[in-house]
Amino acid sequence: MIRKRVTLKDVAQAVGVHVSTVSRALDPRTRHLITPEVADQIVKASKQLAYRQNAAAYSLKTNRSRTVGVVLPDITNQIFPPIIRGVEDALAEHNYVAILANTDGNPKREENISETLRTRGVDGLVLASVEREDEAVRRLVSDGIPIVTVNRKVNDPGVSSVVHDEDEGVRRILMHLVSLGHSQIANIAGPQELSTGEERYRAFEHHRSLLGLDSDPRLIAFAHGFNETEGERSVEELIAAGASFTAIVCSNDRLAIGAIAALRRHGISCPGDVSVTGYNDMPMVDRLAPPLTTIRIQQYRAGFEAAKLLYAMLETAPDQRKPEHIVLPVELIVRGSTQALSSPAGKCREALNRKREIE
Amino acid sequence: MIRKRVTLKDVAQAVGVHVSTVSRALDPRTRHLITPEVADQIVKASKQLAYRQNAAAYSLKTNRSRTVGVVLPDITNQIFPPIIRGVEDALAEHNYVAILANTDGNPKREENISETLRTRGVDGLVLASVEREDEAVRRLVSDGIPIVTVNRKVNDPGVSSVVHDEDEGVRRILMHLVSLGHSQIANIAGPQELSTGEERYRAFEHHRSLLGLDSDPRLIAFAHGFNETEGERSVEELIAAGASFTAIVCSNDRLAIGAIAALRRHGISCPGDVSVTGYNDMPMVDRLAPPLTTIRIQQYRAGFEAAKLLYAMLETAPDQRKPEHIVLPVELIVRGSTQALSSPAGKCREALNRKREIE
DNA sequence: TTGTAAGCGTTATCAG
DNA sequence: CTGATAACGCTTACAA
Repeated sequence: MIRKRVTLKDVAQAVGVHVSTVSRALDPRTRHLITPEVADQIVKASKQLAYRQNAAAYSLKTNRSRTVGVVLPDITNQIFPPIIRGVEDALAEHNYVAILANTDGNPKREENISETLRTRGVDGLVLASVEREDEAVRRLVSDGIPIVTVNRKVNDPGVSSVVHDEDEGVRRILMHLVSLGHSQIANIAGPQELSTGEERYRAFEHHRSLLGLDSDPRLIAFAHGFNETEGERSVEELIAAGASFTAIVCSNDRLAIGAIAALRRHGISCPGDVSVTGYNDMPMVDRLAPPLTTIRIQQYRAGFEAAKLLYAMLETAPDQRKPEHIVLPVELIVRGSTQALSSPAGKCREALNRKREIE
Repeated sequence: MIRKRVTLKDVAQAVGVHVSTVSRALDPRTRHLITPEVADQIVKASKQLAYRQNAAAYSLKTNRSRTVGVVLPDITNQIFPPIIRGVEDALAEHNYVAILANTDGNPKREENISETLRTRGVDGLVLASVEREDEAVRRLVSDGIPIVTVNRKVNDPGVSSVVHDEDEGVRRILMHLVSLGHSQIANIAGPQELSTGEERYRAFEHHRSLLGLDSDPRLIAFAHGFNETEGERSVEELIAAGASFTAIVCSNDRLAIGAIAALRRHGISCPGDVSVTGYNDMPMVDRLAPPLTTIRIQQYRAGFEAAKLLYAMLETAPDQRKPEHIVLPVELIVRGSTQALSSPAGKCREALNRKREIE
């Protein structure tokens, strides 16, 4: 038998006061209006009756749902769960909950999603799926919905964001490779519509020239997605281009995994012949063969900070909200996929060329 | 400028009818009560004004939130995201959304979670975090909340579930190992409070005796969690016990990964000296060294079916709800972590090749 | 076929 | 400090 939920009215009746008194006594922000003894009685009674506020009624009245939407490309992609976890943990502190939605990068799905979330009356949005120029975000912003992007950002600085220090990450990777004696370094860049792809590529170019490394357009391949297949394809492109290299900097781990597989198929070993680096430090990449040298980013913290930022916005009057941008530090994780260039730098190049002739 | 949301009243005014007419025209189930032309007009106007139902008002009135809670141990654990995805996709078809909550296996957190979900007025629950004897579930059931467990189940058959065919999975693994010539097969069993751990263990014992394999208690180790560390510890236990074995059946992939690492530390190679099998076919286990032989389970589908089941319950009057139990088929994935027992003869190897072709 | 009106459980305004 | 009352937007008997 499903007992009807207890309401303010029930508590009021039990204590012998009016509903509105109960409402005030139970809200920390208005409790001071009530005589302490009465308030205590009310609190006690509400506990005893197991009173729980009706979220729908609260929402209807206050026009706040204490719900935020979290939109991401695909929860199945390993880098997102920690973000979500961070978001939820931060929200939980304020009695907010999250509704998830996956876009799959599909615009039609994205349309549905905003529709659903709007109907649900989410108070704000955490977006992990944005492109640098994002029409959907523009619409949402112009509708006045509080937004924070996480992991990525849009070009418009008016939209708050929490991202990782891409420039520093790429710089550390290049420093690491250079310290191992590498100078012919290729780059598999990520999709340039995404801020991560673009910023990592830009950082690569920047620090490469700062370090005085070979600059050859044949050493750059652009992946059209952050996945293994594109990593493989990009290596093919690099090899076909014909410039020799002893290391490849990949814009994320999955590209690196694909790259290593493709190299192997060509009889080129990693790290023996070519060092390869990833980015993100996904789960399990420490157990691959070879374990991946990569940049560790703080996904959980990014999610947490993003939610904190969003909550702060929600607590601020719409007309005095200011965008904020947080950049989280990153860490270089050196593992087995990078190794020192075996003494004379030309030796490896020869090995590579030999391999190529054999095919 | 945040424009106030369009309500039924606005649409009614635009068309020149009463709110209730609009309400009826917009609900497929009552549309037939309205003159087609009027209905069309209303639909058109509502589209044009971008009317969206106020979820809070709907909930308050109908006492249905079109929201379900999804409770799991930790979204960061790789086997859960596909489940969630399945749940959300199935729910989306009916305009339901999911609220996620992570227990971390922590009872205090679990308490908070039920509290939050109850307050939110979820219509039902998908539970991926249950133990075989679960106090929390009992409470929820006795409160009359519709529940479906996924991936795991509780002992009480009154609670609906969607699980994988553990018995068949273990059977296939054992058949596979036997066909490779193994007869001394150890087992790293999972936590016995969880249905997965218990069923896989039971299946192992059952099929082992059916196949006439060595039965030695020293060939069994119980892990206290489904993780790599416990896999390592269990191998130590197995080795310390002193019975010799040529294969280890692990209750899931993470245990297997830990087991292989521990074996390696002892100078025992996999699959050269000992074959190891996993369970679940987590992402990336095909790229480990060695790639893991394992059982593939249908996590997405499990989530999808669980949500379908739950939705069906929600559409059924409380007094005529019947528990349902779905068991999904599994698949053996043979990779590099298992190999034919080399010692006696090449005979064994031939058998293996035949077998591989068959599968 | 459509309109009327009540009421879901809260919060907020205004008296007292 | 507390009570009465209205209103949030919607669904749904019931009336017309």
